[in-house]
Amino acid sequence: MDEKVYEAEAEYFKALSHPTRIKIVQYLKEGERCVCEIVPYLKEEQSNVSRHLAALKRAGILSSRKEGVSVYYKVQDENVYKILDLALSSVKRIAREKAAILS
Amino acid sequence: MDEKVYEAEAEYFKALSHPTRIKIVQYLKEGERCVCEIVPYLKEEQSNVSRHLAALKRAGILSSRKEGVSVYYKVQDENVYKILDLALSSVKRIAREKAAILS
DNA sequence: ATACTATATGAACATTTAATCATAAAAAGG
DNA sequence: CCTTTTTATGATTAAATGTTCATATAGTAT
Repeated sequence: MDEKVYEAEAEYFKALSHPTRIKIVQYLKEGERCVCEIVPYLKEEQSNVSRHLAALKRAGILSSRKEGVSVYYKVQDENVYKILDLALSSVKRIAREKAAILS
Repeated sequence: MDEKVYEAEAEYFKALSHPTRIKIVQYLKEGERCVCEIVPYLKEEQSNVSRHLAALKRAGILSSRKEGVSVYYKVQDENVYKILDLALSSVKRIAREKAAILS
Protein backbone atom coordinates (compact mmCIF):
# COMPACT_ATOMS: atom_id res chain seq x y z
CA MET A 1 0.00 0.00 0.00
CA ASP A 2 1.08 3.55 -0.70
CA GLU A 3 2.44 6.04 1.83
CA LYS A 4 -0.32 8.53 0.96
CA VAL A 5 -2.93 5.95 1.87
CA TYR A 6 -1.35 5.35 5.28
CA GLU A 7 -1.43 9.08 5.85
CA ALA A 8 -5.07 9.39 4.87
CA GLU A 9 -5.99 6.49 7.10
CA ALA A 10 -4.02 8.00 9.98
CA GLU A 11 -5.90 11.28 9.51
CA TYR A 12 -9.18 9.42 9.64
CA PHE A 13 -8.25 7.77 12.94
CA LYS A 14 -6.99 11.08 14.28
CA ALA A 15 -10.47 12.50 13.74
CA LEU A 16 -11.81 9.75 15.98
CA SER A 17 -9.08 10.02 18.58
CA HIS A 18 -10.93 12.30 20.99
CA PRO A 19 -13.73 11.23 23.35
CA THR A 20 -15.85 14.28 22.56
CA ARG A 21 -15.71 13.56 18.85
CA ILE A 22 -16.72 9.94 19.34
CA LYS A 23 -19.57 11.14 21.53
CA ILE A 24 -20.71 13.49 18.77
CA VAL A 25 -20.73 10.72 16.18
CA GLN A 26 -22.73 8.48 18.49
CA TYR A 27 -25.17 11.29 19.23
CA LEU A 28 -25.77 11.76 15.51
CA LYS A 29 -26.61 8.11 15.04
CA GLU A 30 -30.32 8.88 15.31
CA GLY A 31 -30.11 11.59 12.68
CA GLU A 32 -29.03 15.15 12.05
CA ARG A 33 -28.82 17.73 14.81
CA CYS A 34 -28.06 21.42 14.87
CA VAL A 35 -25.18 22.84 16.86
CA CYS A 36 -27.73 24.33 19.23
CA GLU A 37 -28.72 20.77 20.22
CA ILE A 38 -25.23 19.28 20.22
CA VAL A 39 -23.68 21.89 22.52
CA PRO A 40 -26.09 21.42 25.45
CA TYR A 41 -25.91 17.65 25.01
CA LEU A 42 -22.13 17.68 25.35
CA LYS A 43 -22.10 20.38 28.04
CA GLU A 44 -18.94 21.88 26.60
CA GLU A 45 -18.02 25.31 25.31
CA GLN A 46 -19.74 26.20 22.08
CA SER A 47 -16.47 27.25 20.44
CA ASN A 48 -14.83 24.00 21.41
CA VAL A 49 -17.71 21.94 20.07
CA SER A 50 -17.62 23.93 16.86
CA ARG A 51 -13.97 23.01 16.38
CA HIS A 52 -14.61 19.32 17.05
CA LEU A 53 -17.43 19.38 14.51
CA ALA A 54 -15.15 21.07 12.01
CA ALA A 55 -12.51 18.37 12.54
CA LEU A 56 -15.02 15.59 11.88
CA LYS A 57 -16.28 17.37 8.80
CA ARG A 58 -12.75 17.91 7.48
CA ALA A 59 -12.16 14.17 7.82
CA GLY A 60 -15.29 13.49 5.77
CA ILE A 61 -17.09 11.77 8.63
CA LEU A 62 -19.75 14.46 9.01
CA SER A 63 -21.45 16.86 6.63
CA SER A 64 -23.47 19.95 7.38
CA ARG A 65 -26.16 22.13 5.95
CA LYS A 66 -27.29 25.57 6.94
CA GLU A 67 -30.90 26.38 7.66
CA GLY A 68 -31.50 29.96 8.59
CA VAL A 69 -29.14 30.75 11.39
CA SER A 70 -28.74 27.12 12.40
CA VAL A 71 -26.25 24.58 11.12
CA TYR A 72 -27.27 20.93 11.03
CA TYR A 73 -24.65 18.21 11.14
CA LYS A 74 -25.14 14.60 10.16
CA VAL A 75 -22.98 11.53 9.63
CA GLN A 76 -21.76 11.32 6.06
CA ASP A 77 -19.73 8.14 6.56
CA GLU A 78 -22.14 5.52 7.92
CA ASN A 79 -19.23 3.10 7.86
CA VAL A 80 -17.93 4.86 10.95
CA TYR A 81 -20.40 2.97 13.13
CA LYS A 82 -18.94 -0.37 12.13
CA ILE A 83 -15.52 0.98 12.99
CA LEU A 84 -16.67 2.31 16.34
CA ASP A 85 -18.33 -1.01 17.16
CA LEU A 86 -15.22 -2.99 16.31
CA ALA A 87 -13.01 -0.62 18.28
CA LEU A 88 -15.33 -0.96 21.23
CA SER A 89 -15.07 -4.74 21.17
CA SER A 90 -11.29 -4.51 20.88
CA VAL A 91 -11.09 -2.09 23.77
CA LYS A 92 -13.27 -4.32 25.92
CA ARG A 93 -11.28 -7.43 25.13
CA ILE A 94 -8.00 -5.62 25.78
CA ALA A 95 -9.33 -4.39 29.12
CA ARG A 96 -10.39 -7.92 30.01
CA GLU A 97 -6.94 -9.27 29.10
CA LYS A 98 -5.24 -6.62 31.21
CA ALA A 99 -7.50 -7.45 34.14
CA ALA A 100 -6.75 -11.16 33.71
CA ILE A 101 -3.00 -10.51 33.87
CA LEU A 102 -3.39 -8.77 37.23
CA SER A 103 -5.13 -11.72 38.82
CA MET B 1 -22.27 4.67 26.96
CA ASP B 2 -19.90 5.76 29.68
CA GLU B 3 -17.34 8.55 29.48
CA LYS B 4 -14.54 6.12 30.37
CA VAL B 5 -15.44 4.00 27.40
CA TYR B 6 -15.24 6.96 25.04
CA GLU B 7 -11.83 7.74 26.45
CA ALA B 8 -10.59 4.20 26.01
CA GLU B 9 -11.89 4.12 22.46
CA ALA B 10 -10.24 7.47 21.71
CA GLU B 11 -6.95 6.10 23.04
CA TYR B 12 -7.26 3.11 20.77
CA PHE B 13 -7.76 5.32 17.72
CA LYS B 14 -4.91 7.55 18.81
CA ALA B 15 -2.63 4.54 18.65
CA LEU B 16 -3.64 4.10 15.01
CA SER B 17 -3.42 7.78 14.14
CA HIS B 18 0.09 7.76 12.72
CA PRO B 19 1.10 6.42 9.30
CA THR B 20 4.19 4.67 10.66
CA ARG B 21 2.13 2.81 13.24
CA ILE B 22 -0.40 1.67 10.66
CA LYS B 23 2.49 0.53 8.50
CA ILE B 24 3.88 -1.49 11.41
CA VAL B 25 0.55 -3.21 12.01
CA GLN B 26 0.24 -4.08 8.32
CA TYR B 27 3.80 -5.37 8.28
CA LEU B 28 3.04 -7.68 11.18
CA LYS B 29 0.06 -9.18 9.38
CA GLU B 30 2.19 -12.08 8.18
CA GLY B 31 3.43 -12.82 11.68
CA GLU B 32 5.82 -11.70 14.38
CA ARG B 33 8.98 -9.76 13.61
CA CYS B 34 11.86 -8.57 15.69
CA VAL B 35 12.76 -4.90 15.95
CA CYS B 36 15.85 -5.66 13.90
CA GLU B 37 13.56 -6.51 10.97
CA ILE B 38 11.00 -3.76 11.52
CA VAL B 39 13.52 -0.91 11.62
CA PRO B 40 15.11 -1.55 8.21
CA TYR B 41 11.67 -2.17 6.71
CA LEU B 42 10.43 1.24 7.87
CA LYS B 43 13.71 3.00 7.12
CA GLU B 44 13.31 5.17 10.18
CA GLU B 45 15.42 5.81 13.27
CA GLN B 46 15.59 2.86 15.60
CA SER B 47 14.69 4.97 18.62
CA ASN B 48 11.67 6.37 16.86
CA VAL B 49 10.46 2.95 15.78
CA SER B 50 10.94 1.71 19.32
CA ARG B 51 8.62 4.45 20.57
CA HIS B 52 5.96 3.70 17.98
CA LEU B 53 6.09 0.03 18.92
CA ALA B 54 5.75 0.95 22.58
CA ALA B 55 2.68 3.06 21.78
CA LEU B 56 0.99 0.19 19.95
CA LYS B 57 1.82 -2.16 22.78
CA ARG B 58 0.48 0.25 25.39
CA ALA B 59 -2.78 0.37 23.46
CA GLY B 60 -2.98 -3.43 23.55
CA ILE B 61 -2.72 -3.76 19.78
CA LEU B 62 0.70 -5.44 19.85
CA SER B 63 2.46 -7.73 22.27
CA SER B 64 6.12 -8.61 22.50
CA ARG B 65 8.42 -11.29 23.72
CA LYS B 66 12.12 -11.27 24.26
CA GLU B 67 14.38 -13.89 22.76
CA GLY B 68 18.00 -13.42 23.62
CA VAL B 69 18.89 -9.92 22.71
CA SER B 70 16.03 -9.58 20.25
CA VAL B 71 12.47 -8.44 20.91
CA TYR B 72 9.72 -9.87 18.75
CA TYR B 73 6.48 -7.98 18.27
CA LYS B 74 3.23 -9.42 17.02
CA VAL B 75 -0.37 -8.32 16.67
CA GLN B 76 -2.35 -9.11 19.78
CA ASP B 77 -5.61 -7.61 18.58
CA GLU B 78 -6.43 -9.34 15.29
CA ASN B 79 -9.61 -7.25 15.19
CA VAL B 80 -7.42 -4.35 14.17
CA TYR B 81 -7.30 -5.61 10.60
CA LYS B 82 -11.06 -5.39 10.23
CA ILE B 83 -10.86 -1.83 11.53
CA LEU B 84 -8.04 -0.93 9.16
CA ASP B 85 -9.95 -2.41 6.23
CA LEU B 86 -13.10 -0.49 7.05
CA ALA B 87 -11.17 2.73 7.54
CA LEU B 88 -9.50 2.18 4.20
CA SER B 89 -12.81 1.82 2.44
CA SER B 90 -14.14 4.93 4.20
CA VAL B 91 -11.07 6.92 3.24
CA LYS B 92 -11.36 5.82 -0.37
CA ARG B 93 -15.02 6.66 -0.59
CA ILE B 94 -14.47 10.03 1.05
CA ALA B 95 -11.68 10.78 -1.44
CA ARG B 96 -13.98 9.80 -4.30
CA GLU B 97 -16.72 12.07 -2.99
CA LYS B 98 -14.32 14.97 -2.65
CA ALA B 99 -13.10 14.40 -6.20
CA ALA B 100 -16.68 14.29 -7.44
CA ILE B 101 -17.47 17.64 -5.85
CA LEU B 102 -14.58 19.25 -7.72
CA SER B 103 -15.84 18.15 -11.12
C1' DA C 1 36.58 -8.58 31.68
C1' DT C 2 36.02 -6.37 27.12
C1' DA C 3 33.67 -5.58 23.14
C1' DC C 4 29.71 -5.84 20.31
C1' DT C 5 24.74 -6.04 19.12
C1' DA C 6 19.87 -5.11 19.91
C1' DT C 7 16.51 -2.42 22.08
C1' DA C 8 14.78 1.15 25.19
C1' DT C 9 14.85 5.57 27.24
C1' DG C 10 16.26 10.47 28.97
C1' DA C 11 16.74 15.11 27.35
C1' DA C 12 15.85 18.64 24.16
C1' DC C 13 13.28 20.75 20.72
C1' DA C 14 9.70 21.68 17.14
C1' DT C 15 5.12 20.84 15.96
C1' DT C 16 0.40 19.86 16.81
C1' DT C 17 -3.62 19.70 19.50
C1' DA C 18 -7.14 21.21 22.81
C1' DA C 19 -9.30 24.67 25.49
C1' DT C 20 -10.75 29.31 26.44
C1' DC C 21 -11.93 34.06 25.75
C1' DA C 22 -13.23 37.51 22.86
C1' DT C 23 -15.11 38.74 18.73
C1' DA C 24 -16.73 38.31 13.88
C1' DA C 25 -20.30 37.07 10.63
C1' DA C 26 -24.81 35.87 9.24
C1' DA C 27 -29.58 35.52 9.83
C1' DA C 28 -33.89 36.92 12.08
C1' DG C 29 -37.00 39.85 14.73
C1' DG C 30 -38.48 44.08 16.68
C1' DC D 1 -31.42 50.38 12.09
C1' DC D 2 -30.51 48.04 16.33
C1' DT D 3 -30.60 43.86 18.96
C1' DT D 4 -30.44 39.16 19.64
C1' DT D 5 -29.33 34.50 18.42
C1' DT D 6 -26.44 31.00 16.32
C1' DT D 7 -22.19 29.43 14.69
C1' DA D 8 -17.35 30.07 13.37
C1' DT D 9 -12.79 31.82 14.01
C1' DG D 10 -8.50 34.61 15.59
C1' DA D 11 -5.32 34.82 19.44
C1' DT D 12 -3.39 32.88 23.37
C1' DT D 13 -1.81 29.37 26.35
C1' DA D 14 -1.03 24.67 28.17
C1' DA D 15 -0.28 20.12 27.19
C1' DA D 16 0.70 16.22 24.22
C1' DT D 17 3.17 14.27 20.38
C1' DG D 18 6.95 13.08 17.24
C1' DT D 19 11.74 13.26 16.20
C1' DT D 20 16.62 13.12 17.05
C1' DC D 21 20.88 12.42 19.53
C1' DA D 22 23.17 10.41 23.08
C1' DT D 23 23.33 6.97 26.34
C1' DA D 24 21.71 3.11 29.24
C1' DT D 25 20.67 -1.71 29.65
C1' DA D 26 20.78 -6.45 28.63
C1' DG D 27 22.37 -10.30 26.25
C1' DT D 28 26.15 -12.68 23.52
C1' DA D 29 30.52 -13.69 22.13
C1' DT D 30 35.67 -13.46 22.32
